[in-house]
Amino acid sequence: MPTILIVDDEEDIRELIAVNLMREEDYKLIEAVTGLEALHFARSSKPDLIILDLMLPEMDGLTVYRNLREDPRTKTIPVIMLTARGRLEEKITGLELGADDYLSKPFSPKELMLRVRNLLRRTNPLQGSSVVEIGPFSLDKSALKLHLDGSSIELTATEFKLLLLMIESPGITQERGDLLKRVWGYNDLIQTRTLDTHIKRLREKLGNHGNSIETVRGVGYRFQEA
Amino acid sequence: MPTILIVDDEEDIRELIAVNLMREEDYKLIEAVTGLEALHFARSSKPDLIILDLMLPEMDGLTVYRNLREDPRTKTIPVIMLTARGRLEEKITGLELGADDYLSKPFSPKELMLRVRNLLRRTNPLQGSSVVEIGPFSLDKSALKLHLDGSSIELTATEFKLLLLMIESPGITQERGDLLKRVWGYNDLIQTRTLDTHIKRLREKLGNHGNSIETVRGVGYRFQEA
DNA sequence: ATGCGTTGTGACGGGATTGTCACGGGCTTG
DNA sequence: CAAGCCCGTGACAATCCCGTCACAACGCAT
Repeated sequence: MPTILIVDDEEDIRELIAVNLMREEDYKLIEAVTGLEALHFARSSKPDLIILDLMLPEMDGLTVYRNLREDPRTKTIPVIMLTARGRLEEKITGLELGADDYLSKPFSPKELMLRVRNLLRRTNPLQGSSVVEIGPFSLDKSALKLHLDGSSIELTATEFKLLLLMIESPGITQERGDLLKRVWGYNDLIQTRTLDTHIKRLREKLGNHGNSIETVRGVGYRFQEA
Repeated sequence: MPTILIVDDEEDIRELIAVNLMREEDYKLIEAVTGLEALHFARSSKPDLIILDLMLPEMDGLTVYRNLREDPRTKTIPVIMLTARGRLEEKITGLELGADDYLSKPFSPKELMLRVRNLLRRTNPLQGSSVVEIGPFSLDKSALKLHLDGSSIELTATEFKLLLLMIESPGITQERGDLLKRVWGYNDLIQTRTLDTHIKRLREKLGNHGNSIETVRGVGYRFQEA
């Protein structure tokens, strides 16, 4: 589970970010208010990502950033910086952003999530053993590829997530609601054909193994080697 | 029989929840109005699940939640939190949800039931063995399939529920009223041929084992290996 | 700006599932 | 034996649920 450190003195913003992060996946969140706290947590908890507001009391956000970059323990942690629109944007673009990114307030939750996922994926491509094998199926987490019958099949991020969830519990029916929650972050029971569509696309890509994804009518789907 | 603690100061809500819970299965319900009561019951009765409204008089729901999490006796009990739409949603997602869940008011009974079942199933693996075996009968709860005489028979959700109920208590006569209540949620004794029809369909699918479902005239049905 | 790959959405249709009803026959009681 | 009561059965219609498709929105790279 990726750990994310949020640094902002405004509680509203911290909450807003937390909401949108938790809606998507399971992250462990750490919150810091001041720059000193931020540096402390960054060093002790070694988060996978830092979201840093540049408007901080006492210690300026840019200073925090530079400190992070100088310390070998935190040097490689990607940072998303939050700035007020137009104000500090220029200064940031002047920096060598490297693996980092920035976002102008007010930002849309969607935008934020995209960047979070991008950065985490870019720097943290493999979590755990990166290959899952079940029968003739071989899922490569780092390449988002599926090896099957000697050929290599490319899957999109969503397709991969969906297939992985089912394939990790072979023979067990995953309920529609659970899948929607775990793949898409939908917490509410919404009426959508999204899941069906992706199942269809998956089955197509699986070719003659498509029937390994069984429909359990009224409940959900289930992976079972045919 | 799972025990559920409902914490809400509004009687309407408590009743709504109770009705919908009882409609589905047998739960033991405990109701609490204040946060202190909630903590008391949670510690003394050790419920399997707590449904907690966050809008409580005197002690805030979140405070109750934190207290629950701090006490080792109640630390592992899953909690479903109820919030007013939009109001406190953010604060909740900020918490480490763990095995918990939340629901925004107004909520649909369906949604609530889904979550209750999910949480109970997830944390109460007593249902773990998803296969029930009686003689030549083998019921796969996950796939809604029945294995019998080497062949696999597909059952619909209703058929499965009905057969499972009878097969779990072999030799015991299930009264019509009970079956109607537990499978269909009918609380009233209504005059319907629905039950008979489904029994017929089940017998058909059981083939030459169809007579394992015996009719107890004037009372109900009974599963008994022929 | 443009094009491409990915993703979500809504409409639509078909098939599976389910409840209801009418009817008939067997069982039970008197 | 006759009258009820109860159940089995088949047909039917309504509904639910899923698969499919075309399309729009979006991000991303060129």
